[in-house]
Amino acid sequence: MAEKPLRADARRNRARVLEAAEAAFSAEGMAVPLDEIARRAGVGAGTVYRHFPTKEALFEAVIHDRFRRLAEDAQALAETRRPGQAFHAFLARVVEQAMLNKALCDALETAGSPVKPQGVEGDIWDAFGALLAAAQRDGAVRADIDLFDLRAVLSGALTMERHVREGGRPAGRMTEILLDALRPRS
Amino acid sequence: MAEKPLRADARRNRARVLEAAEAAFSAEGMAVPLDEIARRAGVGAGTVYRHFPTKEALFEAVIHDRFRRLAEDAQALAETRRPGQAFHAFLARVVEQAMLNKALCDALETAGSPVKPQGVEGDIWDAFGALLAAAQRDGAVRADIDLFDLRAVLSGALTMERHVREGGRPAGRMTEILLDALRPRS
DNA sequence: GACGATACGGAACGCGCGCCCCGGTTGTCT
DNA sequence: AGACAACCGGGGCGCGCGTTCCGTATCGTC
Repeated sequence: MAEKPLRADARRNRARVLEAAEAAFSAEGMAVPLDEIARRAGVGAGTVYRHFPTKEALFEAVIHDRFRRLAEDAQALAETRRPGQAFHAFLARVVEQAMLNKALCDALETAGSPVKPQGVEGDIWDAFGALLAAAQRDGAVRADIDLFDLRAVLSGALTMERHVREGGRPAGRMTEILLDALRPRS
Repeated sequence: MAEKPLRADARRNRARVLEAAEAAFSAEGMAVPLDEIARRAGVGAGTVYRHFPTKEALFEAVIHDRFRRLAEDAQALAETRRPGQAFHAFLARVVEQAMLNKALCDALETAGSPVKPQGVEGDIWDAFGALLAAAQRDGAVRADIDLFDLRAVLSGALTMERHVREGGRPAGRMTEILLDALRPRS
């Protein structure tokens, strides 16, 4: 359990790898070759694998932070806005962030097929679920959807926004339309 | 321009390849290896390439038919139902078909990034566009979306349905929700 | 039946990528 | 400074897949 102290160069390289990985994953998502990350970090591929057992592990290490920050955002919104607005704003924010960060996009879309509800991966969904429940209790969101549906909706929103942006259309419209759809039917 | 008549075995093999490709693409989409198609057709990989210059060309040959049939369906719906219903039914039908056919799914989702508006690929979108325009004229669909948006919406619907079905949820709910969102705002 | 054209099959190639290995280097501790 | 462990780099392996090549089999024709 005790973290053995790393040698100075090892610690420096680890940081460089994380930094390069963040930039690379952010720009190209999981699709970026690991060698490319190593190159950008000024490091050999072997070095990357000494610090992270797998490409996926590196990816998770990078995404961990984003997820945590998003969960904090959700918390903040829940405390400062009315339930419907908080839910609305958070979904829009997640989509917006994902458009700027392919890593986030990939992480959100593959999230939870084989459900891994632990750690930060779980936190963001817990937070999102809390916002959803509150909005539903407030009558701002239709009652017949649950967190599972919400994941599908989020993936759908990402898909739609991606398509729309490739055509140079104004951003956020599709997300607004989808959010419209989540209101209780009149 | 004149089609040179194929040898008998060549014609037979071509048919077998198309048949196997239809089954394989339908089940696994573009992800199926070409060798697998050749194997299922009882044919060597070289034979496939003699009839189709590229895996993608084979894929298009297979999808051609589905697209044509869907375009016909659109036409039929346009003639037998009121505009709003026709539009609604067609979108639902396309999603439903795509859930049964990964090839259709792949074809619809990659459709039109580098727009290739010719042939059957174009026909289906023309037909869909006509349904959309009619529904909008009738006040059944909000006026501020166009064919380009519609493609995004369709991709989104496919994404959502896929997610939802992986969780064993009832089919079509997400599509209904999305269609709800396309109604004129009250 | 024989012969040229045509088509066949599947081994082989090129490529990209995740991951591992090992000879050399660098940091740390005495 | 010397010695030992820790760490580094990048070449190489294995794999999957799209595509090509060529020796061989089959078809159509006279």
